[in-house]
Amino acid sequence: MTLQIYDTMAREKRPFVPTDPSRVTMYVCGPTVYNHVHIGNARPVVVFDTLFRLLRLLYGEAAVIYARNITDVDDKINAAAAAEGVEISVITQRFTAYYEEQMAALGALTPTFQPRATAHIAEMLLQITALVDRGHAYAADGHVLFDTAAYAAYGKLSGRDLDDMIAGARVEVAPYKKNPADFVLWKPSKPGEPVWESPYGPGRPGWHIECSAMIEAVLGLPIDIHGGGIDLVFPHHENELAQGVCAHGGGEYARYWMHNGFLDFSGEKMSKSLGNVVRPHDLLDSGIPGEVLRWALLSAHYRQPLDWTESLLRQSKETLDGLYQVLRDAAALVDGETLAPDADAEGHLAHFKAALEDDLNTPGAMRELSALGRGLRSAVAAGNRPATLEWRANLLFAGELIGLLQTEPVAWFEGAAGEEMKVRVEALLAERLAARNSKDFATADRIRAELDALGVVVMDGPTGATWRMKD
RNA sequence: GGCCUGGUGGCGGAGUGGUGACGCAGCGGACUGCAAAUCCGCGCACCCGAGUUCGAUUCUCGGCCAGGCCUCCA
Repeated sequence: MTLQIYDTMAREKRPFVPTDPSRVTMYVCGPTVYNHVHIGNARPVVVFDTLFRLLRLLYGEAAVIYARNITDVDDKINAAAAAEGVEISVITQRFTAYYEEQMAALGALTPTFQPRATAHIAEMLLQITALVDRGHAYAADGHVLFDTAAYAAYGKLSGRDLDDMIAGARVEVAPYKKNPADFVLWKPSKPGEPVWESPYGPGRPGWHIECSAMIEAVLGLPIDIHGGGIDLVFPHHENELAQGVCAHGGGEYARYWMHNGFLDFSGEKMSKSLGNVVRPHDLLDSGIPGEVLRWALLSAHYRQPLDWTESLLRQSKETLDGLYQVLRDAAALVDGETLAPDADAEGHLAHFKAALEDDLNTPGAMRELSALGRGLRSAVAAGNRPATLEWRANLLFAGELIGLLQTEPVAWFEGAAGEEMKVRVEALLAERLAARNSKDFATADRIRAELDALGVVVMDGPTGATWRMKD
């Protein structure tokens, strides 16, 4: 099985063939850092992180170059900075740090590059100049605009017709635009806003040019995969594509376009006006493990909409608990011994990889994760150490590939308890063990009730009691 | 108005032209001093109508419903 990717441009699944297998490149649009991101922003991060992991397996870790940008110049950033009376860098650095911390908590690997827009203004201006020189852009009234009429293929990615767009235009058309669809490459800064010198007058870049310039600066054209949310298809990616192609008089920009579907909230789009904004920041702070969020985000195919609910989180937690339960029992049996996974073996691990290679079918991959869990459970139940080692190695390998199951099982179940709590629990368990040994079940049950009140569930086993924190 | 998705069991969610993935929850049983964990068993989903077919949840057409994009947006 070779990797198949659904390409938004082709509107079908295509076999993935990189330009150069020794240098596979991927770019994903990252956040604008003016506040905490919401959970919807986390979906592309987790989805493309999973793809990143898969590509590294297929082509080798050193061969995959992944860039995810930080947009650190923007109206909303200016507004946030003005509101606090600070430089924009205070805002952007603060929320970039939060972003990196939260995405790491979701199990996302650090991308190869995380370019910031403000560090690439020079490249943006070079690209703008190239566009002007080639007749694809024009300066007007302090602005530089992309001339959509001078690019025949405009609209191809999003399947739009320029005439239709003009006819259905709902925005007020700025007087300096030749065509309503023309978009800003460079614009004058308002007083107090960050400003850069340019051949077209002092100002700042438009949004779309940031990404095309950073892609060229950091990865080089053409890139293999360009990813982002479905909402970015138009106008953002359509415009990026137009710039990237026209700045060079043709050629390829991105070979595969991938777009993840939206998160719904009870059937509604998340927005501030609806007051239904959910943020990883809050979810993580409330004690929900990042892995639970990641499982939830990967529980539907990435192109499908996903309804984000309490129930989804609960089910994700329960499912992970089950897997960690087997891993905990397995660890007790093999006592620290480990085995290398047999990555090329036939069977569930192969099916797991095949599911991911089929356009990142994560629900299908989770099915195989369950099968691996069942296999491990049988081996543990049979007390078969060699089989337990093998099943566990494969389950952990699959888990790593999808960014899950990397926590120590004991920590998974007891992690929510502090040190003081652990000491107290162990003391109570010792007391309870003594009571049980002397058949004083009344005392044993009283201690169980006491532990229950502390949020601890006790599980008696053949080798002694284990425990876990209730949710 | 234009363009585009999707409608699967109590819930989440894959997939397939021909014996109901997988997970969660639930029910019955086993085990257990009691529990938990685990094991065994239990579900007769595929929006509606027409068509194609020996056979459709899966293909085609129509309808209904939901959602997205067309404006900043993951």
